[in-house]
Amino acid sequence: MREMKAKLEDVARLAGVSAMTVSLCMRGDHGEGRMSDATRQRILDAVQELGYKPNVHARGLRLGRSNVIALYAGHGYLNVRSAYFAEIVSGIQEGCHIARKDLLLQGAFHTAASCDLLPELLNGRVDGLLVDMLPNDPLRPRLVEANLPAIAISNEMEGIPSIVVDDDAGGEMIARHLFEVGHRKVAYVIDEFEPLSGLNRRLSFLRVAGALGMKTTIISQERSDDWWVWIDETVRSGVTAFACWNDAYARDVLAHLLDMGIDVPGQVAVTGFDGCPVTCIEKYALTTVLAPWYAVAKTAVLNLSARLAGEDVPPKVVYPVRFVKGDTT
Amino acid sequence: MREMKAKLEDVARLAGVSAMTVSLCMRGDHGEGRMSDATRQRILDAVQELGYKPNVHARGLRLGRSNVIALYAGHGYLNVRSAYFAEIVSGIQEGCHIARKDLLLQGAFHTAASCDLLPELLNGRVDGLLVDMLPNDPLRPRLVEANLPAIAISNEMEGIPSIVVDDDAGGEMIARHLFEVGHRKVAYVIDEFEPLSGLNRRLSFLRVAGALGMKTTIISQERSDDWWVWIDETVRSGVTAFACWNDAYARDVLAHLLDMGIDVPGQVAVTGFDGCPVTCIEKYALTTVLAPWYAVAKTAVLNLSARLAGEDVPPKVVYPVRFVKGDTT
DNA sequence: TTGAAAGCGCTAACAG
DNA sequence: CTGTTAGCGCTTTCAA
Repeated sequence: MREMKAKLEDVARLAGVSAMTVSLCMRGDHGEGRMSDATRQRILDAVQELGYKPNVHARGLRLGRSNVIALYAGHGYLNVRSAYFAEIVSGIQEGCHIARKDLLLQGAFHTAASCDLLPELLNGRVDGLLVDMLPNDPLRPRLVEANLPAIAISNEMEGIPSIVVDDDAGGEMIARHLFEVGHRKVAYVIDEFEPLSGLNRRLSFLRVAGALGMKTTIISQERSDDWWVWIDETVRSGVTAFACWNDAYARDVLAHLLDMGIDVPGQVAVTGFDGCPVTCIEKYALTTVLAPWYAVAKTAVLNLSARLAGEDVPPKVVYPVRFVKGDTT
Repeated sequence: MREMKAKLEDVARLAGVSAMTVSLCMRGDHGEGRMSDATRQRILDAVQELGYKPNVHARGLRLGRSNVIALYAGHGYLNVRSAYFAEIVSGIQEGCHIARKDLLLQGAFHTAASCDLLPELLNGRVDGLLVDMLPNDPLRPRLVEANLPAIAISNEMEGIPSIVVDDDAGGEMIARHLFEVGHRKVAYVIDEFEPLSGLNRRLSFLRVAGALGMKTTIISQERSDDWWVWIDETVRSGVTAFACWNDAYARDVLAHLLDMGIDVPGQVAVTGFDGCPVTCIEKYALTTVLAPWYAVAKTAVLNLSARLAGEDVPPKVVYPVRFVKGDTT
């Protein structure tokens, strides 16, 4: 730095008061009712002139908090290229803006095994955590035990206040719709690792589909599998619709079906779940369930902020979803 | 916290050494050559047992650095919903992973006027900054003067080492292509606020188009303008191609053209610039210029990291681009 | 090879 | 209404 950063003492000297008076004045309330207006104004002027900002490390060390939160995405790492995470991160940004927090995207999250992660989180850098993870993530019990304030996003977590969407209703909407447009034999496509939200969607789907007399199969695939093969086999087996646990899978299935020359939705239908806006002109608008991820994430930040302030937050918030008919059914 | 966080002293006590020996051992080199192997092992065991992690604020206060960097997106705020920023942020994540840095998405960036921003950045929270901004951003001179280490992304900045793509070559590729497929009267669509990258693409495009004898108009539009009106007028005026400064604009133009029942590329062609992967099946693959934004961002982090380590970095790195023929020309 | 002591910049408690 | 004092947890001289 060319010019050394101003510190509390510099401001104090310029304003002709002691350091602690300045400190008082720098708090949220500007030391309301604890100093004369004239003094406050003199201090604020000095702050302005010197471009003074309290050093976050000194403050953090003293106060034991940082006003920084982080997002832990359990499955894989946080991939903002996915429409889902783009919505989540956008919502978090909005929440951080309102709650005056900063969001840290930790390099450590890319690499560390979950078991090494907790100490990394307790080093004072973050005050709290948003988590979006699988039910059996080893971090969960440790988080609860360590008492690090956390809010679960999208997937309910035992012992952690959660913000989710109505996966049950969504699963049911898809099942009913497919039944209504005439499908009687459908495949439900899930990820190799099924988050709780996925499980809820699936169980609800299967329950309703079963009650309506539809035949169902479950297909659990890795992204690396040979999709052409299993999609082909499934279609041959008489399945006329692929209900996918999320939009990303639905779009992959759709792409392969089109590639194989199968008419959508004439021969085979496809549905998803998420409804995140996309930035391009789609060939086929997906029939899906629109979930308000932006609001979910924003609320998660606000609730985390409330927890950090010592307030109580509801253990579970459920946002409604909406069925969206597209061109794929 | 149920159990108070372990501190240096606790580890020292358990290992039967003094705090400073532990401190030495916690550095990158584990205090190589400054203590016996037995001592080091005892300390590392104690660290393991207590789950000790150095407090970042104490360390930051003492050392004057945080190993955290931030991204400042000058035009508007950082919107990860856009394919461009998704690529940039992904690249930054990768870079942070390699360089062992964390990325902070500052709440302050949403709100603060540029002029209030600099103090916010000098409060010790971040060691350095990646900037992607307009040439006349008021933050630029202040950044240079304050000597806060920074690297410019995508848009070259005077006095700041920059990582950019070959906008000139890209502009030329588009012009040549449009000429080759028969267009003689084209519109170049730019943003109301033109970043340097946009300017370079445009000037290069106009130069080459002019040399080839094409007639050109420049259209500068706000997102809020009535696109139907100006697109309609432009088409009526005999323009047969819209060359857009980036893909987002190109997709907007394309959507409106299709909406107006105009055949693309039969009647009118559209081109973009960026080539970011999209997550859906596009109706029309865009003819565009593919720029390696992921690599740009990753390199930016690595160079910033090098600067922070006191190394010299090249003042300007230019990544090549590649022309991609799509369905819109 | 190890220890003792000072201090990074700030704030909370307590005096005045 | 304002000042004094102590200490947050760490690293870094300097001394042993």
